[in-house]
Amino acid sequence: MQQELKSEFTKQLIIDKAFNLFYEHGFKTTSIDKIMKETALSKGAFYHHYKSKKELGLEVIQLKVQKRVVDGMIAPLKEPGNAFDILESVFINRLKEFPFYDKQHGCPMNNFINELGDNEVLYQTALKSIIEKWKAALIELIERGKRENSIKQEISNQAVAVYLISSFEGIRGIRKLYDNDAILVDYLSGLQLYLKQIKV
Amino acid sequence: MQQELKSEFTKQLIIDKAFNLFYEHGFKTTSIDKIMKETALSKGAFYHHYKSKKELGLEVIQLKVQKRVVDGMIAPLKEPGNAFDILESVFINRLKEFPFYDKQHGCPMNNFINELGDNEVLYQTALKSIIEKWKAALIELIERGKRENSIKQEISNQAVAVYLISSFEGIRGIRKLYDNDAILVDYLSGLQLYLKQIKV
DNA sequence: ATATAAAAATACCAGTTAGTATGTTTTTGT
DNA sequence: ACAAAAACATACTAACTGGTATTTTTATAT
Repeated sequence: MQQELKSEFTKQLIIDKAFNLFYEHGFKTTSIDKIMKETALSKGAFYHHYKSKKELGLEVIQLKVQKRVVDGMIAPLKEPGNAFDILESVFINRLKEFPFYDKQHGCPMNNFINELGDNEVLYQTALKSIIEKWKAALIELIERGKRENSIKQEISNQAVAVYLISSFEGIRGIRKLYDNDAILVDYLSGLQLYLKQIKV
Repeated sequence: MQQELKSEFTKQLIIDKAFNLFYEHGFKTTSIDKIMKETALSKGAFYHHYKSKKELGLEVIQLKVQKRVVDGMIAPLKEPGNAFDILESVFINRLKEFPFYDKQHGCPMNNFINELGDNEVLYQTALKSIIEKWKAALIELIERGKRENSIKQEISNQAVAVYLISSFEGIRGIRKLYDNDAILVDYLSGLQLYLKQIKV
C-alpha cells in the first residue's frame, strides 16, 4: 500500500514537471532527460512508470491541461446566478487575472492543439474532448440565459459558444508576441461588443 | 549574372521546401537535413546560403508566411466596393475556400506564433509585423465603412479588428482537431452575428 | 586560357534524442 | 527471515541534431 502511494506520488511529480516544461518549451522539444532532471529521478524511473513519451503527453493533457480549462473556464459557468453576467465575467475576468508568465506563454491547451492537433489521433481525441466539454458548458449556460430571459432567444447556442472559444484561444496565442496588454484591451472591447449583441 | 540567378533560385527552392515542412511538421522538429533532402541539394549548399536555421526561419516568415496572409486576408480588404460587404466576404469566403490540407494543418502564421511567439525576439518581431499589417488594413477598411455609412460609427475600429483576427486564428487552430467542417459552420454563424452588430 | 570567387558536395563533430538492457535498492506478502 | 515484485539507477544504443572544415565543381572577369 505504501508502494502504491509512492508510485502515485512519483507519477504525479513527473506529470507536474512535464507540464511546466511542455508549457514553456513545447512538447516535442522537451526531452525525457530534461523532465527527469527536474524530478531528480532517473530515466529508468520514467520508463518504469510510462511506456513512452506519448503516453506521458496524453496523461498531461488529460490531467493537467484539462484541469486548467475546467477550473478556469468551465466550472465557473455552472455556478448559480444570472447567466449573462456569468458569461461576461468569466471571459473578461479570467483574461485579466492571468499572471505575466501565463500571458507570455499562451494557453497550454491551445499550445498543444497547435503543436499536436494535426499529428496523432490520440492527442486529437484528448484535446477535442476538452473543447467539447467547454462548448457543452457554454451551450448549457446560454440556454439557461434564454430561459431566464437574460440572453436573446434568436441566437444559435452552438455558434456563440464556438465563436467565444475561438476568439479566446486566438488572442491567447497572439498575446505572446507582445510585451504589454494593449492587444488584450482591444480584444476585451471587441468581446464586449459581441456580448452586447446576445444580451436581451 | 547567371551565378546570381542560380543563387537566387536555390535560396527560393530552400525556402519553398522549408515552408512546406515547417507547415506540416513544425519549425523546431524539421531538420536542415530533411529540408535539404527535399531540395536534392546538400547540407553544404544550405550553409553556403544561410548562416543558421534561425536565419532561414526568419526568411520563411517574412517571405512565405507573410505573403499568404497578405494575399489571402489583407490585399482583398483594399479592393474597391462596399466596406462591410468586403469585410464579410473576405472572412467568410477565405475560410470556405481552404483546401482540406490547409484546414487540417491550420494557419501557418498561427502555427509559428504558437510555436515561436514566446521564444525569440526576432521571430516575435517578424510575426508581430504581419499581425500589425493585418490589423491596420482592417482598421482602415472599417473607417472606410464608417465614412460611406455601411459600418456603425460608435464601434471601436481597433477592438473590432483585433476581435476578428483573434477568432479567425483561434478557429484555424481548433479546426485541426476535427475531421469535418461542422465546427467551421458554427464559427461562421457566430461571425455573422458579430458582423450584424457592426453593420449600419 | 587562367586565376579567382561563388556554389555545392563530402565528411565530419560533439551533443541530444527516445528507448532498452541490466543492474541495485526498497517494499511487500508470507 | 526471505523470496518475489515493484521502484529506481546506470550504462548503453542507434539515429538524429545544428553546425563546421575541407574539398570539388562551376561560373566569371580579365
